[in-house]
Amino acid sequence: MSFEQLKLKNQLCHRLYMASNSIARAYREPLAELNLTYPQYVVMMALWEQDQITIAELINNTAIDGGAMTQILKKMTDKSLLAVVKDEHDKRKRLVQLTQQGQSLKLKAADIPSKVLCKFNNVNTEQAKQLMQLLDLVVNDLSD
Amino acid sequence: MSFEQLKLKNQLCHRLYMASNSIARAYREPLAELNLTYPQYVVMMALWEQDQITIAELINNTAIDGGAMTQILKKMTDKSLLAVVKDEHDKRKRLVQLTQQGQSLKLKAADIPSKVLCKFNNVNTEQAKQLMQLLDLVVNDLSD
DNA sequence: TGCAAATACTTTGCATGCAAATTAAAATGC
DNA sequence: GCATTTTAATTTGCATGCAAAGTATTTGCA
Repeated sequence: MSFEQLKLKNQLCHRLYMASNSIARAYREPLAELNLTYPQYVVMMALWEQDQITIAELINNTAIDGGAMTQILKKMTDKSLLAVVKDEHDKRKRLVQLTQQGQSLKLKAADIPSKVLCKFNNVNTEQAKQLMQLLDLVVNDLSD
Repeated sequence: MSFEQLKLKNQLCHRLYMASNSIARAYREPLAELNLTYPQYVVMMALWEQDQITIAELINNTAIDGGAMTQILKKMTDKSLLAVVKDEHDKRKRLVQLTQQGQSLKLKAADIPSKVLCKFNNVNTEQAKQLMQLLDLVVNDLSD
């Protein structure tokens, strides 16, 4: 048997693994200037879009693991980027809200996407769009 | 300003993050039956294709981090899946070789890919192929 | 009303991914 | 030849991703 199905070059999962790590690595430098890790940046983007949301909503919007989220929010709180406060209506819930500092960081982050895009020379806009659509298909198909 | 470029729905990186995690999650169950983690499975696939290679070559073929690789190989050695031996011609190098047990695991792993493919209902072969090509484009573009 | 089940988080333990420092051995260069 | 540089791995410290267990609260329902 040739076991073609077990060869690395035929594994969609391995392509995703490499591509995801590669692009996260590309963000590392620009994000380091803002003293943010990649997942922390994702949390910031989610909050810049919609502030004052519960931790559950934040987890739902970012797809970051719940256990990791607790730690991430703790570190971001220490950096005074946000605050986590109790929800008076439902004491199980906690609301996440940006500090003034967290809000203003948005201006400094505004050019991060273009900085990363500059690292791409052989992927055009059309291909990027197509790639995102296919990835959505994969994510939706695997989310039960 | 609308800051469209900072919205999560426009981030290729976040799509990759979610897709990569989703698909790795899909492998978790089938791999658990073989007592393998996902990166360990990648190492096994690399060795099933080409045995008796150096750690550097293994790192190159799998794109797994060097620091992590040391730990992964240690755990796989403990499980008697492989052995790491000194290269007599160049004492800096170490060769990785499958044990009999590691080789025979290939048969049990042969149906893993199809098991995972079964979880996809809305991604056809053509789309998967196209996705892999676009991902290769991204990976190659970011690998300096 | 009261108690089991569901929610919302947090905590813990394990397995990486990654950068930086370290160690050992081989290749280079003057 | 010998010191410098390069290469191959390991080690260390930090930040997740994830499953499973634990803790409050709130809901649902008999």
